[in-house]
Amino acid sequence: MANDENRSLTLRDVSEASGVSEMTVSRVLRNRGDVSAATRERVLKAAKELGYVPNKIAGALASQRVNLVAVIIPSLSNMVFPEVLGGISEVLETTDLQPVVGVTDYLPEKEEKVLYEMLSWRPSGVIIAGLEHTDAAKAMLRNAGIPVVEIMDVDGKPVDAMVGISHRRAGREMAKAILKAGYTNIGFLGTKMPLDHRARKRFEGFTEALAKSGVEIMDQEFYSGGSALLKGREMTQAMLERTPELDFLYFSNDMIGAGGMLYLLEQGIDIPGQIGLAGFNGVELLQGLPRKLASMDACRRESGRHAAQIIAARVAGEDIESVVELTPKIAFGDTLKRR
Amino acid sequence: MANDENRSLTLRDVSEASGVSEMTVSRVLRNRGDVSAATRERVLKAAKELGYVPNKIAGALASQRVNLVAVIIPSLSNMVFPEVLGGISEVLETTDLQPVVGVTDYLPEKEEKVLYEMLSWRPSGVIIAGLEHTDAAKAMLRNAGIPVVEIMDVDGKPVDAMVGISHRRAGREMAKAILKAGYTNIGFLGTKMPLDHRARKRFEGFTEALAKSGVEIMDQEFYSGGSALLKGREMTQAMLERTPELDFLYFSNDMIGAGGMLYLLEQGIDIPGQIGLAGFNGVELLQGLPRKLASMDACRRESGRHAAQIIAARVAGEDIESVVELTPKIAFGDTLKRR
DNA sequence: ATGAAAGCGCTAACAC
DNA sequence: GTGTTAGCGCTTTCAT
Repeated sequence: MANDENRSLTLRDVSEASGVSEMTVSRVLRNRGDVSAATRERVLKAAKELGYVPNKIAGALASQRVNLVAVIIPSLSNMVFPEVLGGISEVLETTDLQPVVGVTDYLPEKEEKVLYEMLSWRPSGVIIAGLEHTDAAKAMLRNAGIPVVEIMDVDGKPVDAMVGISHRRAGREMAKAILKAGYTNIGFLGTKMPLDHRARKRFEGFTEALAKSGVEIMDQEFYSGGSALLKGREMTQAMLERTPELDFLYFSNDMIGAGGMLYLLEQGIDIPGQIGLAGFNGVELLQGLPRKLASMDACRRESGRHAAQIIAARVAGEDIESVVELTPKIAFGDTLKRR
Repeated sequence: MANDENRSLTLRDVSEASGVSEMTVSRVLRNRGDVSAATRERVLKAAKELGYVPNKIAGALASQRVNLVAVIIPSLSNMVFPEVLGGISEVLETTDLQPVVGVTDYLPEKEEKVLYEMLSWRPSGVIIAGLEHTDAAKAMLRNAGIPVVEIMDVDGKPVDAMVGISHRRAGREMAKAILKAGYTNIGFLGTKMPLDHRARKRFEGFTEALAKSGVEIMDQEFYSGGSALLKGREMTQAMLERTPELDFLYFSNDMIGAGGMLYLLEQGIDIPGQIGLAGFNGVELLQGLPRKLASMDACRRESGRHAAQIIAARVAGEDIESVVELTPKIAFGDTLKRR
């Protein structure tokens, strides 16, 4: 193990140590072209002894190829996104592509910046959450000359490919199921995130479908920050004190829904008889709660897988469907009457 | 907006479009050296109109500088790691360094591979979870010639710098608090992860401290996979049926602890009178549960921040303390008698 | 099966 | 303040 100077080892070092030309060393290290077993051994041995780590920067510049896929998501703490990432990794691991994650915190300008930074490394593809981006970001995506998959939403026009569910439709379906179950005094509890377009679209779809049946949301409340479970609990209490006639609560995510459920159970309220509940996402995490919250899977892992497949196929020059709408089904659980 | 060919724009394109030399364009784009306001404008205008995105690959090769920090963690779904990442980002955002995340799934060979891949991009520093790595990985870290911070554990010898808590000590402290509260029939419920060295060390510290007082764990059980909340519930039930005389359950993480707590509450068991409970991590998520679970903060965000500070300082050529032990305090919550 | 030369797109270092 | 030159460490291409 060498490298005592503060300089990285180069192909040349391996070349000298093994007495083989740089070019052949390069071939061995990349498994390309024919190299005799003998020289191959010598090279490998030298590389290992020296502790040589190839310089991908130089390699990428010379070959004009980078096996990186930029994955741009709003947040890591949301639980939803690590699952998407899981799906992406699962597929990319079968190729020589690697995901690189960038986080935007739901801020359009930060998204633009992160995208710019990532594109400056010339990745082979981009997977980005959502269909809403700044004009500059859209322009960059269009001009990058690489496959781009927008995920987790299909209510809009993609720059290139898109994979996900329709949140408008998800909202509508849930509204229909709630009405069908006979609830009419409906409250909505959500996050105060004007920039979470998917939550917004769900809300719009929800109210729209209610309106079609002549029903209006009776009360609503939005929170930001803090523990979602706790917030759900607090908001539920506040809302029911304010509007006791409510018979259904639709939560914009499962976590606050779970908080609401725990509160109601403590109050001895009959779920789903007296009050029904539903959340969104189908997070596995919450199995193990006293009741199973009605919810709707956002097809997170699946979206990730599809997106990665599209990138992989395109990079390989294959043709592949570029618009994929996934259709989640309602999980009624124990908190929404089934009709 | 140009770039219709399938070739990325280069500095040369901007140079030609603006009538300024490549070198000066480069200076403008990097804000380096003196450039007259006039030419600066012209360059910026041309770059923007063309939609030029610099090629960091070429830039990095030429300048021998890469503003990336490799962050290598076992998992993203564990909730713990996104928080560490948050701390890292928080600090790096004040510098021009950027974190790049690699995930190992708790597999040493995968860690080795991820590390190799990341080092081949010649990052400015490495932040890596844990002190246990393959010999090859340790050699790579040592030879990389860049600052390396091992985080989330200080029970061992670091390659370079380390930041985190002592899990052995955490286990010991919890054992002492439990004994002091008067519990003696203690059960342990954990994850079946031989490769999670931190959990292992906590367990060792725990049993060691008990042993010092002549106490032995009365029952133990380990799980793998599935929803932690649900597993906690199931394991708790199973263990109490098997060993009804238990008066305390120590869970290796808060999530299964919460599951256990929910089960016990449903059974109408008095917590912490009849049975006491404690978990580990202090996850904010769980606020909002009926009782606050006793736990111990792992100083996740703090660890991330410190680690990033060490990297940033070292990259800037500054001197900085390279071993930082954070000392978590026990949060007694509502499930561990305070004495 | 192996090697030599050219160059990827940028920046450091040095002119002017 | 601006331009010129010479690489950075690889891979491509072509020769042998």
